[in-house]
Amino acid sequence: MPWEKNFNPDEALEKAMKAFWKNGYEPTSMQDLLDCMGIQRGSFYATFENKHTVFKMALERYEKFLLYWFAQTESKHSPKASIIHIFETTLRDAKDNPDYNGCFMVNTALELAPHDPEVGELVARGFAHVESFFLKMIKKGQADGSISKDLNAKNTARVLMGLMSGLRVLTRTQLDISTSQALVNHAKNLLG
Amino acid sequence: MPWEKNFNPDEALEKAMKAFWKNGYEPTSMQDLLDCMGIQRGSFYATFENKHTVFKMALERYEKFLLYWFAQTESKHSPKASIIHIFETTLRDAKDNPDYNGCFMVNTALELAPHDPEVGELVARGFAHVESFFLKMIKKGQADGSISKDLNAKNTARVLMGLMSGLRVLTRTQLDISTSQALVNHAKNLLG
DNA sequence: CCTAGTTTGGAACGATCGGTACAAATAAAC
DNA sequence: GTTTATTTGTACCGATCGTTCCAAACTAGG
Repeated sequence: MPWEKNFNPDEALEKAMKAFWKNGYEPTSMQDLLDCMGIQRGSFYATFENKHTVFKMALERYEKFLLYWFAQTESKHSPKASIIHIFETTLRDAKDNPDYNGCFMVNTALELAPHDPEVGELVARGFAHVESFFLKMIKKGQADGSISKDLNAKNTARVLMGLMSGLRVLTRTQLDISTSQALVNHAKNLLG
Repeated sequence: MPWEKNFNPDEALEKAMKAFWKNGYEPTSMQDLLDCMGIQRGSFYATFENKHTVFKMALERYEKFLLYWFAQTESKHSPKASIIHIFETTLRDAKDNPDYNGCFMVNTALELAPHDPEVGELVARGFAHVESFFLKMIKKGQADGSISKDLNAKNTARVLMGLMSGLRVLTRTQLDISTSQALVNHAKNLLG
């Protein structure tokens, strides 16, 4: 019996994800992908089917990271602090990282989702995860008394989702960071 | 002396803008452009230099429409109502129009601006216009007493900008409209 | 009517696109 | 050491990319 791959498909996918994240689907050519993944065409098509499939895999990988990040945050902070942490970490990443690329999910939502039903479904699922994380945190906070019960939990979660989407737009374009800062402060104040 | 163009460059540019708006820069091929503009290659390059230039022209055209829309709104509504009108009209457009394409400026901010300095500048200018419109409305409202002076005008304008960016993301992806609705309601409540 | 000046419609360009085909290289199984 | 199954590296595919070029079409001025 033969021989195993001498590259790690998971690491290669990680690199593909970063390329798509930075430049988007169309502008990332197969050659760009092969170069950054460090593999050859033959290996690529044997392992990942084609460009479109590897993009979906990259997006699902990103989704998994998001969920993991949420779970980690929830385990380390109070409900209210968890929400604040998500916003502040996003802002800090944008500030510290000179080539910050926003949110892969949001970028894809605008570039590809409107014209690609498969990707559109993945993006919708991703957004739903974010909203339901916020909702879960708010409800938990209202249950333990750290968040006011006067807040409409569902609406507030939706507003937070919108604020986060806006934040990702503003941070990706690297405009005046103080606008992003104002948005994060606002999100914090929302929770009382 | 010769002959004049037998197509209207302005109308052609309008059609190019719609194509770029809907599909973005890269996915819109020269052939797509020529087809939708209804002109031939020769005429295109004689009139618009090249694809990149016509994109910038389209973006500037969009910017002009935005400013015109703001000016019209301001002339017809009170300061506070003007802000609300901008948000509500955006939401209604998204609801009514089955192939709503979000905001050309926001789409471009994510797709092209990070890797294209010229476009990046146009986008930054566009965003600045939006923010300063909100700021102007808030200050006007505070001057005539219709908006509370307790609000920090600059921060509120920034938050509105972020909310509008988020709204454009959510509406373009055509997710659950109620999330967008919650965002618009929130913007309205912001103004007291 | 003729000429000058401009636009128009396409042919054609080299480069690059995503994807396929296939022989050479490789390593485990016998 | 031979066989066998799989991967790997490249050559190559037709299609399409954005752009250039140029002759034919055409209108206005002389």
